[in-house]
Amino acid sequence: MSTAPVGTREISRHAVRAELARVAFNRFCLTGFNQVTFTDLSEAAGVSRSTFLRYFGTKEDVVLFVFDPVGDVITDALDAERANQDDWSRLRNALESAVRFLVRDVQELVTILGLIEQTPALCARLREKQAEWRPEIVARLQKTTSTTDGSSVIANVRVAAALEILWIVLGQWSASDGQEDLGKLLDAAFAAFSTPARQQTDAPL
Amino acid sequence: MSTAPVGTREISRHAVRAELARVAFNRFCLTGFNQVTFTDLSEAAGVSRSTFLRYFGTKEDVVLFVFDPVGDVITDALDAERANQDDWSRLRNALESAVRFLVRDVQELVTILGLIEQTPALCARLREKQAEWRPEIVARLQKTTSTTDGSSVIANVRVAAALEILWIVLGQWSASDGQEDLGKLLDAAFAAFSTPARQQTDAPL
DNA sequence: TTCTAATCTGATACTCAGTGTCAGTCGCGA
DNA sequence: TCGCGACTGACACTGAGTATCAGATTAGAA
Repeated sequence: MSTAPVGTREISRHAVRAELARVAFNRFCLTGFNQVTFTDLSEAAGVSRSTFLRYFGTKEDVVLFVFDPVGDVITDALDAERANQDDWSRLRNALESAVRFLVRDVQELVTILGLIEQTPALCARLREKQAEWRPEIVARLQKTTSTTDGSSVIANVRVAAALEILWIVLGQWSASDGQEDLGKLLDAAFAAFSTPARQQTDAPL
Repeated sequence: MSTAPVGTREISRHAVRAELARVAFNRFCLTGFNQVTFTDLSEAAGVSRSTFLRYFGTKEDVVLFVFDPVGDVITDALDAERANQDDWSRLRNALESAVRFLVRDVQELVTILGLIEQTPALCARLREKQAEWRPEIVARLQKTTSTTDGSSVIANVRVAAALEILWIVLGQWSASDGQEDLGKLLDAAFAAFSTPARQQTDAPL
């Protein structure tokens, strides 16, 4: 799919990256993202500053690289869907794949989301990634109907809305310390588009 | 409302800011955002680098400060709406106020949007601003119903979706060089939530 | 096993964004 | 005219991110 490290070099690189990120993550949680410098990180990890910077282009990526595959996860899931479903259902299920991919260690994800939430720079970078995913997702959503005309406003809006839901739901979920059911949260969020829009009836969960 | 410069000091500051931004904007369009440094800008504007930096905290703000009032414009418009309309209509009309506020000089806005689009750093910062507006907008949207319970997922999703529409529509509009009708574009975009979601029927404009 | 080429590493130097300080200047009201 | 507050430019500093280079390491073929 996305990260298939073939060759010993790739494996090694992958492992080192993970270890560096692990060490760095502790520092970030301890001291705060902005307070920690690359020099701190490299010393803590026992490598030179140059080397650390070679593994992560930016400080934000040290935290956010775990989200990189999400775009592919969503597009793949969208393909796997039975195409005769409506757009919202397909997107909802694709999002469920995404959260399933992300929730491997509940506590870790909750911590990461907390760190992101209280660090504007991380929020910004995450939204950049999200924006990068969008075009491909839009293409897959439209693939069934062969109308690939340039101005697919509707599909773009739906995908953008769905991606917003992803973060809103994850935020809500991490606020509950990972207690709430992500499937139900997704349903509740997507209800924003099916519920009559007069009085917001905020699904009685 | 938001920017009401009272006192000579404020007026002066406001004017200087506008002039510096004007000079800088030309440079950005000419050479590209990332290629221009604060030193370039200050020399072009005939002030010291220190002074330039005092007017704009970051390079992004030199371009994006014009969007600052948009949050207030939207919340105010939301209040002015007849509250017995449904959420989507209120949001659509609030967004129309926002675009009306932004479109003073068509050519200038088109240029600015072009610059933003091809500069990831500007996109990111703009999305940050957008995220800052959201809580207040959600509060205003919910004000009618007194249910201000903490987890207003539905309202959050709707506002987030509406804000996404704002940029999608502006992008579409600037791609047409400001030719297309913004009101119709807004309608077409909001149709994503009312049109049956099976086959995307991308409003035949 | 040995050789070679590609890669990884640490060191160093560099540009630029952004922060902070300080002394001098200017505008404005008393 | 004086004095206060704000504005300015100069300077120094930290930290992110880029680029380069010589030496160590390792994969993989001979």
